[in-house]
Amino acid sequence: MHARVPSIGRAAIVPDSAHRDTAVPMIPKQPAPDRTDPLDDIDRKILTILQQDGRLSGADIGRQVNLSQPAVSARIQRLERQGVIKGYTAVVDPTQVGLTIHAVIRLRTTHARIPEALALFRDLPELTTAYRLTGEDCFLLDIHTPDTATLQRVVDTVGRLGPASTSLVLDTYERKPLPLPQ
Amino acid sequence: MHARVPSIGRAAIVPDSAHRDTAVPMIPKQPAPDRTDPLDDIDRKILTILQQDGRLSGADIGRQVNLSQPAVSARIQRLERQGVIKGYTAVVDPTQVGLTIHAVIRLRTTHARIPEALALFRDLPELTTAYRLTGEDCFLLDIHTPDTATLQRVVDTVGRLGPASTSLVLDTYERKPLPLPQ
DNA sequence: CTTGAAATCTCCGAACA
DNA sequence: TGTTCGGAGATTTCAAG
Repeated sequence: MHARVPSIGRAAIVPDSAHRDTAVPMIPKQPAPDRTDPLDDIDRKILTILQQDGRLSGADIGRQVNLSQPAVSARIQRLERQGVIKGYTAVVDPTQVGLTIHAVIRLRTTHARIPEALALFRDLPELTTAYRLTGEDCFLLDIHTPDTATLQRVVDTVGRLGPASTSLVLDTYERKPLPLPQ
Repeated sequence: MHARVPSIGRAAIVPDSAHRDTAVPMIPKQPAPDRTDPLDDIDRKILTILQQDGRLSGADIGRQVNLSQPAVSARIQRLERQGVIKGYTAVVDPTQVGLTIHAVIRLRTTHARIPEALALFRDLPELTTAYRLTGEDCFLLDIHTPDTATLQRVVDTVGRLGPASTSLVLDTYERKPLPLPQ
């Protein structure tokens, strides 16, 4: 009936800041109330393994971390509940689905136009990731299009927000697992 | 014994160009031998669904695309075999694992030092993605560190390759599924 | 956390439209 | 290509220890 593992949905185009509380007390809280338990070595191993293959079973992971399957499953559920694992995704090769053009756009806009920019991003399917950066009110946009004509349309659209400079991505080098500290 | 779904491994820090043939005939091939069958609407739906939840079962997906489980499984296997689906991964929240600093570095180096740069990238765990860009021999680097001290070390290391400018990522807006064309 | 059993769930293959 | 129907196997869940 339902998936083997409960889905962890994530809305598209939602700023991380929306997940944080807006009202913050001015008095410092002494022990810094980390709302998530600290991860131990086994948690980090599990996360590394799941980043490399998001469909491994608890038993398979258990063999790699010397833990029983129920123990692993319990940890994974806890990591999902805490939001450490935000979800699972299939990694699709853009070039294989007709998205031959990969580009990044650096956008320089004013503070006042940021809400307008976010609204515009929402209606740009070709935009897969937008970074809000320090320095000169800048956005960095990740764009995938099937052809240069579509890219041109995107560039023109984004350019209305301010000065934008576009670069094509010639090659991509990726490292799967994050460098989990401690 | 083994995973329900065969893992599709992907080595860390491997350029996409390494997957392409190096020897290319100079004579044009007339029909443009796309080595992968064109995707139909159902394939695209399946890919979109699997990008949103990489652990859904064939039966679950079948309900969404009005197809039987064996038909869906066969399509997914074909997509994996063709390399359209490169793998599956758990999405981990960097801030939740102690990676509080997210930065991008624009690196300007010379053509001759590109191999050196790639070798250096290989030994930088904090570097999760490197884009080779058009214009001024540029790389765009995605960096995650637990603190500013580590970021400084990364910036200094990368800076040896050429002029580098670093920006902090203040917020991230992401759209999960790629905009599959056609 | 571990073990062990039960209950699902998942994929696979055969027969067929 | 597709569907339906079983069966074999794997996975999670839940019980105790």
